[in-house]
Parts: sequence; structure tokens; C-alpha cells
Amino acid sequence: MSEIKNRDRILEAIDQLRRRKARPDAERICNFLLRRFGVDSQDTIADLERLVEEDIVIKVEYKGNISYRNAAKWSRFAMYNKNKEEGFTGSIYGSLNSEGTSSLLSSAVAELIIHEPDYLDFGVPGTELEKYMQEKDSVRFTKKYLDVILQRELNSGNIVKLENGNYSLADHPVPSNPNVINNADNNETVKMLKIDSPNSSQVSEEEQNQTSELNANVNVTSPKAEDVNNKNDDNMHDGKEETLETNVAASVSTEGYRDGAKRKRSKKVFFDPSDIHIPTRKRGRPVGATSKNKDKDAGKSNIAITKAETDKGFCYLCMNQGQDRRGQFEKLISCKDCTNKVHPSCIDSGKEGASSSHWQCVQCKTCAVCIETIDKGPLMVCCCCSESYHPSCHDPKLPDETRSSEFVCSRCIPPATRSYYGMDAQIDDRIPDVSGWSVEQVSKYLEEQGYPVQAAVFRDHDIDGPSLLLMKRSDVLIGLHLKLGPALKIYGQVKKLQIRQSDPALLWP
DNA sequence: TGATGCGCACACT
DNA sequence: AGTGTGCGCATCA
Repeated sequence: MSEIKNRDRILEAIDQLRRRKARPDAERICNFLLRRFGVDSQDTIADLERLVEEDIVIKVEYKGNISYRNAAKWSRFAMYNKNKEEGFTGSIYGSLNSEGTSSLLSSAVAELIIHEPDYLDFGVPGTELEKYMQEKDSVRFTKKYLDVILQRELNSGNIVKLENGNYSLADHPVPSNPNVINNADNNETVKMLKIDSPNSSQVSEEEQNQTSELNANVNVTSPKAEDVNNKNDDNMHDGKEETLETNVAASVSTEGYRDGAKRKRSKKVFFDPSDIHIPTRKRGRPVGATSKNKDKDAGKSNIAITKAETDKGFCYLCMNQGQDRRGQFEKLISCKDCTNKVHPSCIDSGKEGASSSHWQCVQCKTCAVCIETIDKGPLMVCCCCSESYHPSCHDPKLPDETRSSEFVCSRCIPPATRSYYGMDAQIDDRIPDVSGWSVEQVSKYLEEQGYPVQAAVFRDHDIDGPSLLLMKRSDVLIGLHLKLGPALKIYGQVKKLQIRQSDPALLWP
């Protein structure tokens, strides 16, 4: 992968264009690389084509024009891969460059990479792959059978085994793409749908069995979408927009596709009194948000650097890529509002207020009272509900010496025990401090408390001490898929450990 | 004039 | 219904 000189730059361009809600097309990508890195457009195009060949970048037709997707971040890559596999799709994402030997296993690797982009860098662990396949079909995909088809894929070169023992998609898949449509006019190669013979490739019998129900009786002709792709933005603005769009729609729809062209919408002219609200943010670039100004602003530039790093899969807190602070490989979880990522084990429960599915980085957190961010002042994060508060906004105001790691907000503590904030509430020393506990310790404790089944569930969910401290009521009652009765009981245990008090008034306000 | 941000209609699952 | 996409426009340097 790495020998493609502008690989990262192109991926960055695609990501940047997507963030801007601009179409990541060749023109914009070239422009980005030229402007940002001084890369010649021809070089960009050449590298782009190679990335497409290697499925690092996916070329798709969307709404009548060509777009490029970062395969590692494209949520529909799995579908794309599946379609490749099965030789079928009904959508314009449809694509088939089916090497006959590519398999469900390759798709599984790709899908796991989609779910966890860091796998792109250090591969998919065999256990994860096995788990994934067995979730699909635990009867068929026995370990023995998986070993067989895995070996087959390794032999065929579709999957490679990395030095660390993990598996990844091959950098250079066997380039036999009988169904790739070449456009002689512009020399562009588009991996598009061609479904005259969905199962004509040498897919194994087992794999065919898996896919046959979907392939049955499908016979769709490939659209020569490229014919209409030369319509570019200039055309869109030359006063012939409607005609062109109609032509696109017509040509596309006659090929069995939806009308992808977007109609020009009329301006919204109605006045709705309910629209009176605090404006979110002005359109366009924020004042002072130029790259120059960003550089001048030390705080902001730090954030910018952090985001850039985490975009590549770096932990926002420990700045490591795959390994956490303990040096162990760990999946990164993403901030629900931005691209920052962290290792769950790196999350300081008191400061960040995280749960694996709802973690929000400190830059994105807002005070539950004033809705201002950390810009206004430090935020205290409730270790029960993860809500954030400026000490001065919280009712009652928080004393300066309140430690974030121990903070429980007034919504989680009943009024009768508000003395908690006066720091005269005693921690029950009989209740252990789980902040440094491992998954095993948590699980063992729950077993000892008489919850062996729930202990196993906690172990399955990799809930260690720091994670447990961050669990919310909904995480326990819903997220663990326990029956309500046991879930409520175990929630009592969780809350007891969180606040280290056993007073029922605290546990069940 | 080109880069950027983003509302919102459309495409797709 | 929920999510992804990107046009078209406002804003800025």
C-alpha cells in the first residue's frame, strides 16, 4: 500500500471533501493535492487510479457523477464488497470486479476494517475474524472450516497474514477483473455492475450456496454510467441544468437506475415564528478560522493537531495508535460528536465521562446548565450520568477542591444527601475502589456477590473498573441485554461501586 | 475568485 | 425511519 506516493494525501483529500460536504471527485482531489502539497494533477490521477485498483479508494457513481470513497471509512464498503462477491446489486453503488477467488472471508475482513479502521493498519486478529464469521453462521463456520477457507484465501493472495499474526486484505489483489467497464473516451476505469452471469466466477461451492438465494434469477445489464459522467459542474451552471439533469435521469433510469440527479430546490421563503432561536453558527468559514490564524492560536492548533492525529487512529489521550497505556492492543472508540478517538482504558473516568458507545471528548462536552463548553471554564463530569457542569453552574456550586473523578451531580444524588457536596458523606471503605480493576476483577467481584451470569456478561462486554464507573443506568438496563429483573439488581451493584456507598436512598433515589 | 461551512433535499438501506 | 451524500448558497480571505 505504502508505495503509492500520494496515498495518504488522496485519502486526506477525500476525507476533507466529505467533511466539507463537497463531492470527492477527481477534480477536487487533484485541486486539493495541488494546492496543499503541490502534487501535479496527472500524478494525482495516476495514484488515484492505483488506489482504486487496490480497493483503498472506491470509485462509485452517485447521483449521476463519479465520487471517490475512502474504503476504510466508507460505511457501505461492506455492501460494495458483498456485491462484488455475489455479482449482484440493485443500487448505483453496485460494483463488481470479482476476482473469482475473492470470498466471504475477504468481505469479512473488509467489513471488520470498516467497523474498526485501525485494523487497516495492524490487521484483523484471527479471533475477531472467527467470531465475526461464527456470528454469521456458527454451524457452517466451524473453526476447522474457517482454517481451510482462510488458508485458501491466503494461498490465493486475497488475504495476507501480517507479521503480528493478524489478517489484512492483500495490497495487490489478483487483477483479473473481467467485468470492469473501461471507458475508451477518458481512459477511466470504473468498477461497475455487470451481472449477466453472477456466478460465473470460480466461487467455491460452499460460498455459492451461501449466496445463491440472493443471486437467483438476477440478470441486470450494466449501465454505461460513464457516458453521463462527463457532465461536470460547469455544465451544471451554464443554464442547461434542467435539460442535462433530465437527460441524466432519462439515461440512467432507462438502465434500471433511480434518478440520481438532484433537483434545484426553491428558496425557503416562509417565515415560521417558531424559527426564532439562537443562531447556531454563521455559514461559511468561522471568523479567524484561516489556517494562519489557527496556527497563531496555540490552543486551537493543539486541538487541530490532536484531531489530525486521531483521524489516523491515534488515541486522543495517550497518543498511541494501536496499543493502550498498558502496551496492549485495544480498539479505539470515537467521540460521538467529532473524530477524536480513545482507548477505553485510557479514559479517565472523572474527566472525560465516557461509555464505550457514548463517549464524548472534552472539547465537545457542554455544560448541562449553560450549554457552554470547556472554553468557559473547566467542566466537572458526573461519574454516574456523564453530564458535565461548570462548578459555578452546578446547583449547588461545587467547591474548588471537588475532584472530578469523584463528582456525582445533584441529579444523581437525592436532595437528602446533598451533604455529599459538603464532603461530609463518608465513603464506605467496605466497598472496593474499582477504578483500577481489570475485566477479570470486575467479573470475579460480581460472581462473589452472587451474580455469576451477569458476571459473565460483564466479562463478555470487556467491562473493567474504569468502564464500570462510567456505566449509566441505560447501559446496564438496556446495553447488556439482560432481563429487567437481574439488570436492576446488577445496576444496584454497579451504582454501589460507583459511589462507594450502600445507602439504599442513594442507590435507589 | 477560490476555499470553506452547512442547510436541506435526495438517495439508499 | 435512519443515515449517507452532495448541491447550492453564504461567507470569508
